[in-house]
Amino acid sequence: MSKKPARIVRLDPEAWLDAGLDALVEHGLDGVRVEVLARRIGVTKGSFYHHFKDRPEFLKRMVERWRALQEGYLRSLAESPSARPVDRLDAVLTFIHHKDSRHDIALRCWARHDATVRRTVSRIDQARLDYLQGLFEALGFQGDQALLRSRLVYFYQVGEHHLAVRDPAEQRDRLLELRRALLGSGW
Amino acid sequence: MSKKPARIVRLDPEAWLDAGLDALVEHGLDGVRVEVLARRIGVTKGSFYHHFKDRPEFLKRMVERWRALQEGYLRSLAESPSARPVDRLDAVLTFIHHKDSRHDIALRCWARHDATVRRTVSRIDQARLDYLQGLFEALGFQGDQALLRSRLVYFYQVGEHHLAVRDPAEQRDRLLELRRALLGSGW
DNA sequence: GTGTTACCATACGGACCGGTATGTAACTTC
DNA sequence: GAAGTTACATACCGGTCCGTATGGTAACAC
Repeated sequence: MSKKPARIVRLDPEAWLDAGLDALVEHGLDGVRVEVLARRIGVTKGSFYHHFKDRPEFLKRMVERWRALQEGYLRSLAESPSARPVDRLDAVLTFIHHKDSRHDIALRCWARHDATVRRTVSRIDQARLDYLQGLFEALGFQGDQALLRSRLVYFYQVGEHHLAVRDPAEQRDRLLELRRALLGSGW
Repeated sequence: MSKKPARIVRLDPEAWLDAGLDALVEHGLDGVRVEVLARRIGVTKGSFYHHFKDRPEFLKRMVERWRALQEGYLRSLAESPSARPVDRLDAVLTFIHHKDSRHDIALRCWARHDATVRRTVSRIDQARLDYLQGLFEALGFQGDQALLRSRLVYFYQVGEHHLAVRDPAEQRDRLLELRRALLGSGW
């Protein structure tokens, strides 16, 4: 009698963090609740409080996990072998064109009401913008011209995702080409 | 004894709705709680449930209030007396350059987790984009060219606010001029 | 097999919140 | 000035959630 379920899977903290990030994407910070996540994973709170001190620490580590991922992406782009600036810009455009930004958006919305999250997201945003601006400067644009173009590229992507634009694939590719032509040309 | 506070102000539903929108901006949907708003205003829940059926109805009316405001802005722009397309575009750029977008952003984040809010925000976004695209078409740009330029204008504004960009005033004005030149010119 | 550790379940207290029921003060209307 | 209405207060219930305390079990060490 009294059959204990005899847990099969043993969780590590990363499983909790990933579940937390997914819940953040789907339901916002309001969905990142200890007991809710536990039900979602199929365990109880006991597991959570074994792996984490409390909810604030868990949230901190969620942000940290996202930050580490994004810095990795950026590094891998910066270390891309192509030397010609025009090819590097092309690689960036293609990358962010296909990047999964669900976490970015969720974090940005969260950042609006949490100062530490805001600092982290701002640093990532700034790093991306700086990299883009550097590319445009390498292409010959100076000062405000490079700054403006980097923002037009980045903000277009941000807007596309925040507004959940759903273009047909061909149109999306066409618009990317037009952007490339408009922003890459002198005038 | 037993001095009742003798309420001085009598509230109307709009006072509640405005408090709700402010709380939404400051703390997100999580801050739009009946008892929290009541404390904020200085009354109790009794007042809330006198003016509104329940929380869902209140949230609906918040969205409706925002939508009515935005449609009003858009109409007043569309009815602007200036006939020359270039002046109309100029008026739009100046308007959104100075527009207070705190509610826009808060609604857009909320929309990510609520289908009806999402529909409303999408309709407003689309109406604005359509208007911008019409202006660029009146300036001579056709099809994708007009579409792209309308998005570059709108998404720049969206990005600027979602990323909480804080440029010095002169730089912000310079960048606006550069955008005008880049997007308004043929190429 | 006995001790140890890692992982999780269960039970409980306290807090907060949505919604309802009911009371009450102030103002209108006649 | 009595009756009705408007606007809000108060008290309470049920539910959810965080955090803690404690106990249980499987896996590995030795």
